[in-house]
Amino acid sequence: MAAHEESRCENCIIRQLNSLKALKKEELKAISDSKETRTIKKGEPLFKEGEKLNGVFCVRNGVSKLSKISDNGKDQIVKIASKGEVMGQRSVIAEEATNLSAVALNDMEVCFIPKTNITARIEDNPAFTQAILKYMAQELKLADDVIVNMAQKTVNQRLAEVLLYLDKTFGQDDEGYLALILSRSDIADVVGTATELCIRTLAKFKKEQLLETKGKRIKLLDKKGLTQIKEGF
Amino acid sequence: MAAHEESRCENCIIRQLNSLKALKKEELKAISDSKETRTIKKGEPLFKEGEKLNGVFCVRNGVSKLSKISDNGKDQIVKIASKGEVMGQRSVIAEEATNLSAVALNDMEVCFIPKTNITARIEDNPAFTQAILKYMAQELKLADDVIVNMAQKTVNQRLAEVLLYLDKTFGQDDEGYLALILSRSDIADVVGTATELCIRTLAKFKKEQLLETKGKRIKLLDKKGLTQIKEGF
DNA sequence: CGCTCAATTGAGCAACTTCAAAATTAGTGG
DNA sequence: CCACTAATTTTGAAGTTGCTCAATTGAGCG
Repeated sequence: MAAHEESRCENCIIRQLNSLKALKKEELKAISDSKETRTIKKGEPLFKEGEKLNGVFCVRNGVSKLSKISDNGKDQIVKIASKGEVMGQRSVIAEEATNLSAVALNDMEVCFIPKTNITARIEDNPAFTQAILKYMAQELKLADDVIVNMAQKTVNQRLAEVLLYLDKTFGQDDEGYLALILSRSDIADVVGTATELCIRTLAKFKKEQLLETKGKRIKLLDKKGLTQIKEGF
Repeated sequence: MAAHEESRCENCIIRQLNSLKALKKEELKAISDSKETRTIKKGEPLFKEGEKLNGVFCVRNGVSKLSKISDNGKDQIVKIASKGEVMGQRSVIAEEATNLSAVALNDMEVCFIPKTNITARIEDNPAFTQAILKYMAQELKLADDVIVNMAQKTVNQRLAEVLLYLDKTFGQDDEGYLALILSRSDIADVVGTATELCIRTLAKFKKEQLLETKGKRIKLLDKKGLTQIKEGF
């Protein structure tokens, strides 16, 4: 294989997006030699809650949901990971089984990096450790925000927020519909409500001219209106 | 002052409880020289959401709530910090204003450590950085759990969970009542509900012989019963 | 002892869940 | 490309759960 091809971490653009960019060339080379590229089809799991991960997953293409099942048996999507994000680092760092399940929302391409490659770098490359630390500090803040939203906001508000998030994070297709297409039940699992209520609320938004639908695809028409709803009328 | 007294970080037992234990003697000495001990009375704030913190607070005594106001204007308690916990490190690490407010739940004694003492140690002491990293990884997992609970569990379940948490974390007084006494409205702010519903649910638990109250104090009578409720009947 | 704030109770309304059934849509094999 | 099955989406309707406002009671404190 040619040394400049993308399958080598040193040349992978994805790396620029996450903490791996703090690594030196030699370190990346080591990772590149031990990593493994995997293809995951839509709907297939990358890992399941409670599993011990012996490495992390770096998303090269596609989108994955990270979810957890509550005592009540319902799934809650905690995060949506896409290109450039690393999944599983929390559990590798904490040295414990993962608390989340990851399932592909569309066809994915990911790099699996064995954990020794991560832990060794944490031991000997302070810049890398600091990069992860900052990243986790950000995540922790976001998590606090989600907690407050879940506890205090209505389904109306949370759905508006999720739609705006999907729009901002994944953009639109050429027809103006949200580029990331989720099933109603996945949307409901992000919002933290029953599928039926999610559907009914979408229908209400549609009637209020805030959005338009075509099959499972959604087009936002009035982002200001949605922002107002998100913030509470 | 005598060198062995507790006001010197090197001799402070609290330190054993948190990431500061990864620091070397000289480093602790530097912190000790720049730190400042503060007394905060019940109900007084340590800092407010949106403030820039120029240091972290190490709790020596007493308990503090960490909360955030939602767009709807209601307060949500995200965490309760007590002896040995460090507050504000997330925002110091992320180099941004704090996302939470801290208010003393009873009289407190805290050490304020200027942030340069933390950031410099993160720069030059990998063991310290790694200790914080692991701590944050744990916090992140707990945050995920809270998100799922808030999104999927009923007030019944969440209240049962909070009561068991208070019991496990702060223990009981000599009469068997929860040692940490919170106002009904604080409990409601942890559970994420209206004070009235919190009160009514407590009354229901009382009727079911799960607990007993005396003024604002609460005694758990049937922890197994509460555990069942927490996990959903 | 009176004042103030927290706790409690009542009642009505709004939000959310659940179960069940009907209407679509997507996927599969011929 | 069509037909058929499986899966999702949508709608209805009833029943809970949770929220809010207003009024009452109670406890702590100067």
